[in-house]
Amino acid sequence: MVTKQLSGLPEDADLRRADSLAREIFSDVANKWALLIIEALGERTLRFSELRTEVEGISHKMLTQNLRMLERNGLAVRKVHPTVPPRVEYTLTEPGQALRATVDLICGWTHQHLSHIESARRRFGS
Amino acid sequence: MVTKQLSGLPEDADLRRADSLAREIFSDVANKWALLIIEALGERTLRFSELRTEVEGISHKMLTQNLRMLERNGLAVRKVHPTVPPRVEYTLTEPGQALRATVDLICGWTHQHLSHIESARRRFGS
DNA sequence: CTGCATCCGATCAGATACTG
DNA sequence: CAGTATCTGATCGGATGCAG
Repeated sequence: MVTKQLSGLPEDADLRRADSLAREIFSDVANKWALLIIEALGERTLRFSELRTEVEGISHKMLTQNLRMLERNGLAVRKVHPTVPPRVEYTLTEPGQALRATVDLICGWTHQHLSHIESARRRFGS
Repeated sequence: MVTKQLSGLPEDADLRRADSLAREIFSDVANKWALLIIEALGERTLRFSELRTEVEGISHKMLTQNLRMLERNGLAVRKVHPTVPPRVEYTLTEPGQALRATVDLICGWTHQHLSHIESARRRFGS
């Protein structure tokens, strides 16, 4: 699949590095705000302030922080228009879009199982 | 779709309650440990101690906490065998299985885009 | 408008110890 | 083995103020 190494061990090291990287990405992405931002962006391009209102409940700080993370991982691109006042737009990249598709499924799952979960909670006693 | 109310406003109230419930469930589920536990359980039944080694890096405390949450939301069932030493097994319910399918997709996505993300990080400068 | 820094309280998460 | 409780440090997350 990938370029083979000639010496004996390096490919194992590569696997381990890939695993830890995967875990790191998973941790970055598997959090409430990141997923909600990705869901909000969807197919469109949104400004910082639009995202602020779109992803309701998110604070200025968390929005900035998560957008930086998405940009760093190449899931979203940040485009600055040199106007005054400044205008900054965020768009999902192709990998970002692909991830959004799976987030959509989670949202669908949530609504589909609302009543089951609600009754499970009543049974659980809280 | 669902039972209509006769008076004017209650259905709106229902919608708002459902939305806030959906957000709550989303927050419960959209976190690293919960998703990793769901992924580990997969189709099989696992003991507490097995889960502890299976989802690596998780602490005793976080495992307990997240298992209670999954149980409360009806995503997993907890079966206690009254033996000595005690034996407690966890299994995903049907809704849990459905969610796991989407988590699988996220895992697939992660590995599929590893190299893209790795190079994006280099470009980003860290 | 967007972004960064700071302060501060709340929550998270690990380590440890103790029960059935 | 499984679970609970407690203590402690780390991180999260909101509010505010300031800069480009």
